[in-house]
Amino acid sequence: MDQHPLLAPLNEAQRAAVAAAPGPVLVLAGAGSGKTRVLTHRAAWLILEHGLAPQGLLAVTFTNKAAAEMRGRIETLLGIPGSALWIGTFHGIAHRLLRRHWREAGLPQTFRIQDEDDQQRLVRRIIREQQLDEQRWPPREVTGFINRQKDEGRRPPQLEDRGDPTRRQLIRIYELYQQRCNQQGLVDFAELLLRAFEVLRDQPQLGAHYRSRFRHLLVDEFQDTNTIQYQWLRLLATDGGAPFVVGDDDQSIYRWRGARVENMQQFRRDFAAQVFRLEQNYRSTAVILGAANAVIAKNRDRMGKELWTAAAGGEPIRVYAAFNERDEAEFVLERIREHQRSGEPLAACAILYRSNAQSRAFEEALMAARIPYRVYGGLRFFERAEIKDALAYLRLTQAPADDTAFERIVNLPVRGIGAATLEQLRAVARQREQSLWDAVETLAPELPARAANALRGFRALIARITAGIAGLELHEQIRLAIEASGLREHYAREKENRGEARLENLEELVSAAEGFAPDDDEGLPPLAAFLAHATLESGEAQASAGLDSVQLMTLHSAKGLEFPTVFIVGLEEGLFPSEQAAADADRLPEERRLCYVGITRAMRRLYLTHAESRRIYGRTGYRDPSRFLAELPQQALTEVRPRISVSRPLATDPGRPIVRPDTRAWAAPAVSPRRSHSARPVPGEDTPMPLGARVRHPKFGEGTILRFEGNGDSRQVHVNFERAGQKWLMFSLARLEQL
DNA sequence: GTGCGACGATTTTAG
DNA sequence: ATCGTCGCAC
Repeated sequence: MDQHPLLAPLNEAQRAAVAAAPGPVLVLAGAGSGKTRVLTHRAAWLILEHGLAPQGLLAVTFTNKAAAEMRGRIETLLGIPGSALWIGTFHGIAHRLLRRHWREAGLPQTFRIQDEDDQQRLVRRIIREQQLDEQRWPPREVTGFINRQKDEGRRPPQLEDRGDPTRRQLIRIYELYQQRCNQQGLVDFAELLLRAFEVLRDQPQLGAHYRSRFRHLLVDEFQDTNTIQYQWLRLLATDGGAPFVVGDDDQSIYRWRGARVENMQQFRRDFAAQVFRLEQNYRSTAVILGAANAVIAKNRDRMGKELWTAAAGGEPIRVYAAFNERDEAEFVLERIREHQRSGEPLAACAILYRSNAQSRAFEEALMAARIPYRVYGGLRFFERAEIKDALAYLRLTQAPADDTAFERIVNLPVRGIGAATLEQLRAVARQREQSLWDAVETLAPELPARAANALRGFRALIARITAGIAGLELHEQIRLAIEASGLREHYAREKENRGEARLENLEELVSAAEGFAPDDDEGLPPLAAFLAHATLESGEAQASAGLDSVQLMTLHSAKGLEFPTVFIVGLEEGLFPSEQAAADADRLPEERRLCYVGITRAMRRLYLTHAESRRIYGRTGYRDPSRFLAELPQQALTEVRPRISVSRPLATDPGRPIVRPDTRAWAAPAVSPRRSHSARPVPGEDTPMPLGARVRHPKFGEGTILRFEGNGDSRQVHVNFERAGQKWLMFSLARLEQL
């Protein structure tokens, strides 16, 4: 039978979904069932078979990574550049709409996006101005309240205090916060979505325009949509639009972030959608899938789905009861060594844990064994303090009224503008309803000459930078700001290790600007586009992606990934499920889904470990094995017993560290191995000294080389010094002498 | 303006 | 245990 080439590589269920008649479709896509493939083939199918113009398609994802992957795969399928396609994250697309229709949205043309950090700073400032107690009104929680309201589509006037004074105060702060954002032209992440929704809803001609333009909407990870995202889709998809949404209710793990898994059922009802199920799994062995199915079967109210695979069998799932967290790490380390010996790449192994704090024991063990590893999470590039400092200078040149940027750098590097002066400045600004920038001129005549000069000097500096960057290329603008602001010098003075890394990151910022090519800048000037990009795509957390290394991450960040060998560690009551979830029947299902997500990451081998005792917050606790272990099909499990050679402390001596004598020296100081963004390893390039080589440093003394990263002038070396502990150094500057 | 010690919190996190 | 924030002393 002649098959359409787009359908040929698909299985029956995938084919049915891809070739479904245009109209509302809900695809229930199990883990590893080829959902991205269905999404991309659907896009190509609509364009090639139904004559849909590429501009008539809107594809939405949650992460930039997913958007980029989808774009790439559709380009490949269609053989055309994907630039005509609207593919992006919810936030990216909302941003694009608001840039186009800033006037209708009631925004200044120069509006800027504010990240969560800046949002919290602003909220904190408002709390202080209102003379409220920060203990009673923690900025984090207040910000959380504001964002939750926005995620639900609620503006202050629609909110009722219900006679609750706490709520009344929160609503009041929300109101003040929004006023300030409006004054300053700031849009936070939740605001992007809400405004984009409102502009489509309240401007009928705009809504009609986009409804008729985007006849087809594709949505990935639909189970993660929040209320406003769903409302937004509904707004676009009524009047005969054809939303094609893909999701998995069993992988819904972000309720605490506003995700509404109910949106899946809601969608089915609202749109009378056709439902397709993708249940054939191409990733894992039958044993692993059996375990995953058994665990998730304990949840009620599922849409219903059971994964299966054409392949039979598979290795048993191995369970290890560790004595404590060090023993657990040793066990994992030994298994990784075995796999390494059998020629498997390290990157085939992932260690998944419930909370970030658990990574430590594994990092220490891996470091001691000199096995490269990579920890996901942590600060991302554009979130680093020095990067935000440099960008704040540039933001002020674009918008002097940006109080958050002003506060951030007015005295960085220090230029004699003290807390008292700033306090007066804030008071004047508030009183006159001015920006801090404008308040400088108001206040200066009343200040002592020194403070007045310092403040005027700051304004003059910003003015100089503003004039200086005019007409320059983007990366030159940034370089100039870093120099003229004094930031470079400031960081150069900082204690060598930190300062060096920061200088490098600033250098990397210039490089990032050099390579920056906005694809949907909506006519924004390059600098404005770059600033938006920096906020919207905060970049990779970790360098060293190219190096073969063991992967460490939380179960949450593992979603969407797969690994031949997976270790799920810390399977203990109170840890996984977490304390809070274990105590609350309403929160258990999500925790169980998280377990399901973890299990389904494994392709061939799955190890589950728990520890009888574990140090947490400095105290040793004893925990029962996780209930999830009991929910697994017992015939699929093999209990791994510790070998005799594993040194176990006596029961009477539970505190003794389990460290082999020959590795003891390595286990000592726990310096975080997280590295600067700019360290880009080039695989295959030789290292200037062998790993493990003994070296001497003029200041730190003798040590051993643990690893290298990067090359050329930016090559960094990680050395474990006997006296000074572990340090990352610039190889070209470190003057290491090999012994 | 800097540095140090006390204090408190500590699940998960994309844009 | 550890990390970030805050207040106070130099």
